[in-house]
Amino acid sequence: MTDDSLYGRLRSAILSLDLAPGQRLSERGLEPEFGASRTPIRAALMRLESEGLAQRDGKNWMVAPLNLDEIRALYEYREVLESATTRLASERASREDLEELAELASTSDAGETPEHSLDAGTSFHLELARISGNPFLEDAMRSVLTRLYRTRWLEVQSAESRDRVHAEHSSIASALLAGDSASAELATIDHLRGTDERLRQSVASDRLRLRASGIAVD
Amino acid sequence: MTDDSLYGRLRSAILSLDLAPGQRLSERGLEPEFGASRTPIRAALMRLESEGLAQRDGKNWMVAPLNLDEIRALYEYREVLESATTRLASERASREDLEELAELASTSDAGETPEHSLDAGTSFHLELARISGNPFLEDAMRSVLTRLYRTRWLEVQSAESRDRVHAEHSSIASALLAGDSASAELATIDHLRGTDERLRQSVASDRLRLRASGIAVD
DNA sequence: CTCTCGACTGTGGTATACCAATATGGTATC
DNA sequence: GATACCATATTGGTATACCACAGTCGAGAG
Repeated sequence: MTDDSLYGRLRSAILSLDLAPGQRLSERGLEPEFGASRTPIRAALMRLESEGLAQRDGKNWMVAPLNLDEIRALYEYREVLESATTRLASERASREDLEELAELASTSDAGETPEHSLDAGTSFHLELARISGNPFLEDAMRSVLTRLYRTRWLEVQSAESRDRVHAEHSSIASALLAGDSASAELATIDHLRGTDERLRQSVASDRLRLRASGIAVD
Repeated sequence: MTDDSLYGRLRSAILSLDLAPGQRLSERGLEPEFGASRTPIRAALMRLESEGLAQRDGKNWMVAPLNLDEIRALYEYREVLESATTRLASERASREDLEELAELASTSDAGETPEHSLDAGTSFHLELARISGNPFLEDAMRSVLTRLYRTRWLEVQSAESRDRVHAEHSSIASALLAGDSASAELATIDHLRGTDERLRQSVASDRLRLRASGIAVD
């Protein structure tokens, strides 16, 4: 799962908040920290930029900041993608696909750590996208989940939220297993709207504490 | 409109088929042709890879080939994006936005060249995405239009196709101006399905001729 | 004539030197 | 003391040298 390439290590550092949102990055400054020279560092930064994890501020690099407007737009976008994904998955998925999806839904056990819950949720939504049969939907979902990763981490801090996510994933998987496309689509939309709401409340309420940790939220 | 950066020139060369789909590219081989050294060439190739215009074949670079399965998946993906885009645009667009959109629709005049028709169509769909108010939908539409550019070029060769595209764009704009969201969404879906069908017929019927020109279609 | 093996050419990957532009900080002047 | 200006350090952008690897072509052995 862990990617020990320079790109993977930089990505992990950003997603784990080791590199704070909004933090300025210099290519030469990253050389000693990651033990690589500017050429591969630049390549990794360019790739991270295309994924929305790094940005340019003029000519300088920075870790992509957290932005409430962007989160809202991402959830709207995700609802477009994922409702269609659920519908297509219902039309196309094999029995085995759906059983694996149900297993992934049950794996996101509430007793686990926030990290496990987050990764399990990521796997669930990516598998759902995969069985939709459209690789562009899958790529778009992967991109959205990546962009939302750092904020989703906030939401999944409370055991109550993890329980709710778990139950909602199970509802989606059950509806798909029952062949009820409409219910599955509605369950997906409910899940996203609930998650969005809980998440943005977390961000808003934690904003001051976050800022105290050096994490700016626009 | 033209981008004289190295990236822009490489992109144009691919989209205009000066660099044939499937053609192998070597970083050093591009140096004399584009008058730049490997470093910026590599950067441009990596960016084009993230946009789906260049690919890697093992360690080697190649111009992204044309692939009928991919075209089908792209149109399915695009229908997901653009039906939602139309709905959101109908909810949010100002009167000025919609009038500009209608103007763009009428600009795609049937008497123009294929290139003009294609660029006008691109502008229409990008403007529609812009007034949806969601930057991620807009970026995704831009990406889809870029990936489909070379194949759309085939479809727009006949004046008859250009007429039809023009009429369909006008229908969408009219429905939006009338505030009829449902009709606009249906007109968008009709437009895409018709375009998809005409396009894939063009590709299929031209496949042999294309191959004779060195353009492989999988 | 065929097959195998080796030298060679070309590939991308990386490190690094150099350049121009810009931000910075200290100093001198008002 | 404030401000303007200049030296300097740091930045990203680019060109290039070197490396390891792979694919190819040719020569030599069977």
